Amino acid sequence: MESPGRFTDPNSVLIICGPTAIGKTAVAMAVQDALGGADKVQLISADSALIYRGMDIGTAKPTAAELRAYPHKLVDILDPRESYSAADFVADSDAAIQEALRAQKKPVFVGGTMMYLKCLLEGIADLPATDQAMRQRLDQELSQKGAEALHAELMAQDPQAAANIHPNNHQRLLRALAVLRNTGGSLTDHWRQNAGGTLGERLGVACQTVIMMPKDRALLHQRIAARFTQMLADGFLGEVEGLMKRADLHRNLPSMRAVGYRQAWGHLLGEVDQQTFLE
RNA sequence: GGCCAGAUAGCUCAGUUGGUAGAGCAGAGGAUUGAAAAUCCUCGUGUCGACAGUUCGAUUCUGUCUCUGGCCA
Repeated sequence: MESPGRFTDPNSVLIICGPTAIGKTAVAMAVQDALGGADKVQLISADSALIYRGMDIGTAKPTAAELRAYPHKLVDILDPRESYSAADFVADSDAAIQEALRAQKKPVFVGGTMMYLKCLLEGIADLPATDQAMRQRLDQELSQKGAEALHAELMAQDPQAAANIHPNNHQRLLRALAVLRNTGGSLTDHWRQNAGGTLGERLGVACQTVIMMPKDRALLHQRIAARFTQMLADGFLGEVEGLMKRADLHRNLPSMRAVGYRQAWGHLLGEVDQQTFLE
């Protein structure tokens, strides 16, 4: 990396992103040190799994000691039973950036959830949040009428969105229909009328992005495998067992669908044998 | 040494009552506006273990062999 000098503009945000296990956390900690420590830098996590409390081992969350020395915003902010979204991330990030700038700290994002970062930079439309009751009703309709019927309904009212959503993509199909029914307006119209605005437009700050890329993909895969072995040694399965025992958690929650957790859940139920799980 | 079961895609397997084969996973490419490490779409020629026999035709039936697993000595 070049000298940190070029990253010292006080009114701009730094983003460090890249694939799993490439060493983002280490770089973030080095950046905090290089820029003057925790008084000058505010680290902000951009990771959809690190937000959950009690999901530490499988998410490769920085250790408690690391988090004390290098405090991160947006880590351990939700219980696994709760849902989070790209829009929540943008709102929380905007608040964190403003708070950091007021305290004369440089906001530094670290994380691999690219959609979060994309929405942070480019903005996300102002739309109603997911309505769980509506979502359940649509789920029922889906199993009764089938995806083709619902897709036809969407096609009739929001042809542009329908053209972009394959009938098999239930997740996005139901979201588009939910917005339609809750607001009476189409997703497409909302995007046009309530575009969120870019980071610069919202907060008036500039942004620099560091994308970490592996020199050698095979090496990265080795690192991922080594990291997974370490997770098992650290008690990953025990962590998942503890989560499974909680009556208010189930395997279809967004938190439990995170990589590793979903597979571990299946394995612990005996659906997936040892070998398959390890792969 | 004897008996039994296997040998098919990178992996786990299905299948062909004989007409040269297809699923899941992995991999590659693509889409993506409140679940994003998510969700979805597209992509499969592989001496069907080897050699012989039967047959118009064998991956499929028969025989021998090789290897793997199990049981019996």
